[in-house]
Amino acid sequence: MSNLINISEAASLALHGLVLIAKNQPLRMNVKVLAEELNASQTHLAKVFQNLSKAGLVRSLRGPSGGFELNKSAEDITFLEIYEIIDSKIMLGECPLGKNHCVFQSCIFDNELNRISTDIYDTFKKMKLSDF
Amino acid sequence: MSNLINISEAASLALHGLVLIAKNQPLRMNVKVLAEELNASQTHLAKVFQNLSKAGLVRSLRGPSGGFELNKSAEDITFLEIYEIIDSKIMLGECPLGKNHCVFQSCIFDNELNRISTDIYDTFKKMKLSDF
DNA sequence: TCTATTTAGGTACTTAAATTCCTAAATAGA
DNA sequence: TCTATTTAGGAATTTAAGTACCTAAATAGA
Repeated sequence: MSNLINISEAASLALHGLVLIAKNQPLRMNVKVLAEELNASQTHLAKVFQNLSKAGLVRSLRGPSGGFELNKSAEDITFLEIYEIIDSKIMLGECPLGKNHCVFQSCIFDNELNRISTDIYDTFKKMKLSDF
Repeated sequence: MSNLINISEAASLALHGLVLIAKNQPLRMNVKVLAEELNASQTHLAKVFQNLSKAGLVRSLRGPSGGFELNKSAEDITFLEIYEIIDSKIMLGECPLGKNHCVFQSCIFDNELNRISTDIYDTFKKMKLSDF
């Protein structure tokens, strides 16, 4: 793997799927169609959207002609929000390696990792569904 | 997990261990002592240093009073080199999610991820063992 | 009302990466 | 030469993510 930035397949699916849904508004889209368009695993995508739905980002409707639609305006959905729902909440300012105790008094990374983490956070926050 | 930047425990152990060794020059240090000072898993650290040794970054000596020592000057060892030995070679310019094909013509991340990846790469490259 | 469709949710399986375990090989020192 | 120490290397285990499977619940449309 050569991913310097930690974004799971699931979070990527969420973003890409939501972009399609945003573009397709005001019509709903179901998992089958989304998976086909994204050339992705249908079951995985279904699980991801189940979580987005539980978190209130999308509304779901079952049955024929059912599917998912945005539950808020595309301008109000940032990738940060998506990321935190699917992957995990971002904690800035802590050790970027997740260590509580460190043998070195001053971080040997000299806050460079925190600088970059903040950059990533800000970038994720700026990325809105409506930009795509 | 809340690590935005993908640095494995192994790569972190490698960096922290090498810093200790650099500071302790010209004396060797063995895995047992290193693990104690870093408060880390001895077996894992051993495996990591086995790989650093195979890659030529450190020299090893077995037996009593054995251990590891740097195989090149601390100024010439960057965290980038350590990272690429332990985690993986960094490929810039490719899809930061590792996708070969994308349904969107232009990356929906609008090269922001590539910008950050390049920043990380440059930062890793600037970090030398002698800085610590 | 019945049926086909679609999401919900729990469980199980698969895979790759990370980590640990175990035995062999080397070597310093007694 | 013998023993204790230390790294080497392969195998095994653990863990987490991704994926699949199955049944239930909802609902639109016939």
